[in-house]
Amino acid sequence: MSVDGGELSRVFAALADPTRRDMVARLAAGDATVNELAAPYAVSLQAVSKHLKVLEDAGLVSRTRDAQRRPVHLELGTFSLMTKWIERYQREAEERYRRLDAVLEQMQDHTQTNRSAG
Amino acid sequence: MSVDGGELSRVFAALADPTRRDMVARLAAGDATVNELAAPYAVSLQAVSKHLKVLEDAGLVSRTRDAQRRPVHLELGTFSLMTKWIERYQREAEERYRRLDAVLEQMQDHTQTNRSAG
DNA sequence: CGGGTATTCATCTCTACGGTTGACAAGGCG
DNA sequence: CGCCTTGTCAACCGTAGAGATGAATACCCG
Repeated sequence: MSVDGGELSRVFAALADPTRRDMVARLAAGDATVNELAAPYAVSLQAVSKHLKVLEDAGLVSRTRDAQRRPVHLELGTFSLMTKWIERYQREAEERYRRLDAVLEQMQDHTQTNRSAG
Repeated sequence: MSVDGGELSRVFAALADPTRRDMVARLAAGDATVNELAAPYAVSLQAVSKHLKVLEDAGLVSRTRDAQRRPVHLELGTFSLMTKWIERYQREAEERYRRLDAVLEQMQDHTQTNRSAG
């Protein structure tokens, strides 16, 4: 049971921070350097660097080297990891509702034809 | 600070915990009481109760009243909130890649037919 | 009303997290 | 070479989160 969680937990935790979600949004429009990413925020460059490390550890971004710059790049694969998890249970629950509706209708039928059951 | 997408932050934060994700998975199979939800875990009932409060504050579950029992119910609407956010940037980035590919191909063409253009 | 069940509230502890500042590594440029 | 830019590492601080335990609430049964 729940051995993993590791990566998925990191991904959700990473996106739980509005600043990091913002950065992800920004990165969807194109790669950017730490300085570029830091510009809009009132926090220190080090704080931004930390945020990027969190995103990187979660697998949401990757960083390469371009001279002394470290361009940050969005990793789309990890997003699928999340959507897959979400959609699985969303679908599961939806199907359950459909079955439940069917059962309820059947129960009504039964009650009408066989009231002293159970 | 941080007044921002409060709900989205709460949703992601709620799902960042493996125990809570597990509970969501369990709830996708049907509503359950606190005791039922607590059974599989080695933590106290109170801890489970807290987890449920987190999920409730995030809008992921709702709790009604059935005598002294408090059945927990999965709220699918909130999942869409998340998937919409995710898919938006996923799509945005994917489109960017497509455009980028096109541009790169065009650049190759140009280089081949018009190498010294200024 | 008293007792048992189901769940929450209050409090405390411990750790993780986000932020800050200061120092330092890596690499282009005069 | 020395310097400035870009970014990270390290240490520290305050707060929030997850857990435990103990007491309290809400409700059914008798």
